[in-house]
Amino acid sequence: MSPIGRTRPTGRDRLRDSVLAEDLSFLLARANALTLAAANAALAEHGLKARSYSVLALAADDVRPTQRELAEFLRLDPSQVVALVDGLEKRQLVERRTDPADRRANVLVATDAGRALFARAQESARAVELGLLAAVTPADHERLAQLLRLLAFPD
Amino acid sequence: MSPIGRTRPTGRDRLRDSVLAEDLSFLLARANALTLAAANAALAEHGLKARSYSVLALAADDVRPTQRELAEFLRLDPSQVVALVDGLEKRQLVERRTDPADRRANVLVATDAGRALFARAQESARAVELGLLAAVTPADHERLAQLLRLLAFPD
DNA sequence: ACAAATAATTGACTTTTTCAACGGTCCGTG
DNA sequence: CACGGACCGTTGAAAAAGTCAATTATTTGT
Repeated sequence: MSPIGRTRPTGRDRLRDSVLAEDLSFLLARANALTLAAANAALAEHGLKARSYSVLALAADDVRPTQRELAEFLRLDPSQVVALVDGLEKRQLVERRTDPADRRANVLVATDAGRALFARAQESARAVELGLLAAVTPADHERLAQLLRLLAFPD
Repeated sequence: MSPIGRTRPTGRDRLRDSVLAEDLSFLLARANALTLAAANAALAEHGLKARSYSVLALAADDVRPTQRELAEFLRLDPSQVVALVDGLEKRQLVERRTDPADRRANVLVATDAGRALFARAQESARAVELGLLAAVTPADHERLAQLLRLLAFPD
């Protein structure tokens, strides 16, 4: 007797057996979608989204990124960075300083308020991340990060 | 002498030392962005994008997904699935069949043309994926997939 | 048989993405 | 030194993607 029935086989997650479910691009996209949604939900309480959180993180980290560097790092169009920084600057979380070494460029620096907010937001972000990684051992967590780095920064 | 110079230190990828670069959500987002861009570029030759490729893949795989299942699996709003399927159906790559078991639902099935196109597109997709994974051993490739599955399908 | 729930669709609306153009600044070459 | 070409940030417009509520047809449970 064939295992192929006419009825839909208990079908909650039949699709996980499809070839697509083995596709790394798909897994990446889906994992990212879920992660992003969770992160945005958690960051909303601080008036941030994943994007603005990332910008604030880099500003608060004293790497003094230019907007162009931000754009390349976050894979955004430079014009999107403008909007993002506008938002943070309006809230006085961040400052644009024209780079003395290149007066075309703006270097981003977090204000004290920005650092304080970031510290709080980072807690939320960490909590979410731990929640998502509940099924992953710390060792595998690090392993996953390393493998993702290979994809995220192909040199 | 302090190592903090006034000049921007060789700065190609200084940002990789920031805390953000250790954030799994960020790595996921960036890896996904690069992967997605590469996939879209490769699929363009077949008139597909990652989204339509995914839908076609599931249709061609004979899992007979309903549109709702597609929406949940691909993390899309049901209305986006409508548009996606419209596009593929107009090109006769895919057919909507009302599910005899539930006449509200449409089951997606690929046409012969759809299967043929998918076979070709799959080759492109595979090639891209191999390119992106050049720095990853096959064993790590599988490991990465497994870890991503944990994030993509938290049960 | 009826009420509540569900699948697909539509339309309106917001957000995100993508591009081209522009002013200001830097750099290398003549 | 000056000039042309490249580069940074900004603006604005257009296209694409995402969100949401309402509607019809159908199913399910009572």
